[in-house]
Amino acid sequence: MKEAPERLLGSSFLDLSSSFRLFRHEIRDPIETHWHDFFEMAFVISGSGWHVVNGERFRLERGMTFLLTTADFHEIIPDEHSTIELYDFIFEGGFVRPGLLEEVLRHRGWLQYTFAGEEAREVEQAFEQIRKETEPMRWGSPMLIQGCFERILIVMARALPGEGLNAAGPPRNDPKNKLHPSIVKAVDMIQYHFREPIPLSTAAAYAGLAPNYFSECFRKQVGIPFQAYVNDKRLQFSSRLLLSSDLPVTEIGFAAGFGTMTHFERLFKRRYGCSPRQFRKNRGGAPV
DNA sequence: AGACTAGCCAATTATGTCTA
DNA sequence: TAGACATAATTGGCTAGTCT
Repeated sequence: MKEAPERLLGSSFLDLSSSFRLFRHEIRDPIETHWHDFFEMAFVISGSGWHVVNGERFRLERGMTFLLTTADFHEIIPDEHSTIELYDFIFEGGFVRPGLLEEVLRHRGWLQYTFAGEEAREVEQAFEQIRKETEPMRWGSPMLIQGCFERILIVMARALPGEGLNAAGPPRNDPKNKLHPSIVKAVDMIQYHFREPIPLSTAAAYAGLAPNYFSECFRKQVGIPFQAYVNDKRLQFSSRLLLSSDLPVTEIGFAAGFGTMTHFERLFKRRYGCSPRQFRKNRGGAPV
């Protein structure tokens, strides 16, 4: 049986003592498509290039700030002769106060915004303050850093056009508004952890319901059974990765959270009507 | 070598009923 | 609303073999 591919795990980048870490990177060569088991926010200080997130290509320049979840994959390509300098803040979901990430990310899986002028300077200063607090860490540093980071998060969420983040709460059209709060908690958890094994019992405990009752509520409110929902997330992730990378099918299957290739291919064929390789060959279209 | 298929079987999950 | 239980359906792991 094949081994699961190596991924960027939080355990290898985060200290045992803290749930966050700040890097200041200088990127001269392309960083190939990759994904993480932690959240990541980056702020571009200088340089230019391209940022490819989940297959979508964006111009990367000073002020560009992005927040990625464990469900996203990305690639950074500096322009020729350009060095991209950026602050890279990685953290575990529990680092910020409960509900904040879910609220900020509610409208789409990840966020991106380019700050300009004075705003960009303010965000850069906030990252600079975080850097000062980490070198060295002192008493109270984690709390100050958390505050600093949450401020950046909120400023960024407010700056996004038409996202509807305001004191009145989430927008009316959000399908999750119709769901029971317990089910919303489980849906949020699945959103960021579908690449890991999630037994029904774990999701039910997360939602605070008995497993059989949770199963019933989930299916009634979401419209499809729990396992079908998790598999759907995994298939979406794998199909995007198939079309936007050259990674082997095997690696993509494991990366999406499937335990075996057999199972991945079986579900994939059922959903898309062709094998993963055919899907890639046909660029997502119907097989010929 | 990597991708894919098929069959078998155990584990997990969905579902329904009863009860508190 | 939720626990206990029984049963049916589905999922997922394993193996072996073929195809590209």
